Amino acid sequence: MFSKACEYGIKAAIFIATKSYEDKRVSPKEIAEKINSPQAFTAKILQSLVRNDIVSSVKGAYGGFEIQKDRISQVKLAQIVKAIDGDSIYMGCGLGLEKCDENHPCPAHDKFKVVRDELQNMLENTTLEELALNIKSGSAFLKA
Amino acid sequence: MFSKACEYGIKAAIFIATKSYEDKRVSPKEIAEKINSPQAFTAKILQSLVRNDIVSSVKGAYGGFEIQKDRISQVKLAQIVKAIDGDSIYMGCGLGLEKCDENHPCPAHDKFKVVRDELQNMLENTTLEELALNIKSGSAFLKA
DNA sequence: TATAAATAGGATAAATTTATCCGAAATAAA
DNA sequence: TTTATTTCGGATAAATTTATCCTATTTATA
Repeated sequence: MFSKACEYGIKAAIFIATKSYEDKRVSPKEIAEKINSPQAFTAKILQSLVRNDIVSSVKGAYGGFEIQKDRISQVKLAQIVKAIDGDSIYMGCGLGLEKCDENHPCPAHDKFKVVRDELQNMLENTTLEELALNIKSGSAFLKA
Repeated sequence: MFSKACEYGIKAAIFIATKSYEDKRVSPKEIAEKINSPQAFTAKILQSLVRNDIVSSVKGAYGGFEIQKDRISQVKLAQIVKAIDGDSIYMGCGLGLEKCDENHPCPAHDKFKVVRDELQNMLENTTLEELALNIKSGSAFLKA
């Protein structure tokens, strides 16, 4: 569904959010441990989350990654996915046609449309807050 | 969503079906032209469609790829996707957790479940016949 | 100001996916 | 039985994604 990079990015953002509720910054090292991802690769993905204003970073001693508390409920899953994988997963054609719309549909256009719309709707209406609270409450997990 | 290989595989199967209605076999060359895909790569994918009993092939002169007419309405999109990409797209965890179920969910489990179920349902209930008829009728296209 | 602790970012490598090429095997027809 | 045609399948290459490593830069504190 999503690339590995995107999966890591989503999980990292969720973990950073949980820590930000406690006013704690986190390092790529801690993030990678908690979400079970390769550290250096995760650090790269964090950079793109920063560039896309999804999380913020503080350099130097006592620095790390954080999210402003009041932003956690504003960030949508769709923003993270779009920042890393782009929006073709819910905007593009399911069969890869460059041009695929009502006037020139692929043979599965209507079939895919239902699924894509459901996916887009889900991504645009799911906040980082909801996901982070599932972790904080202990009812969900970031790794096996 | 799907790999390139899977997109090519689906489009190839649809094209083969449309020709099979006219009792015509088709070559990888013709298929690749009609679905706008690299020929040799498409040939490889056709082999796996054959191994998975989705289409059949006839070697030698006057050979080619075909689908028995009465099978066209039996083949589900899910079979093609599963043969090429596996079923992790609608069976696996959206965040890539190896273990993710009701008892040990990822933080987006319920959110993804709706989408995945919709996708699985669509794939399992869409037949090659429906898709091929969209091409035959001229109301849909296999390339831009 | 020096030092230690962090993120940023470039270079590179490994793994996977996508794509190409070519010879072997099969088969219909001459 | 020979020939032309066609799929099969292995080897290889190119492109992309995933992953690692190392240095530069930034910053709080001693």
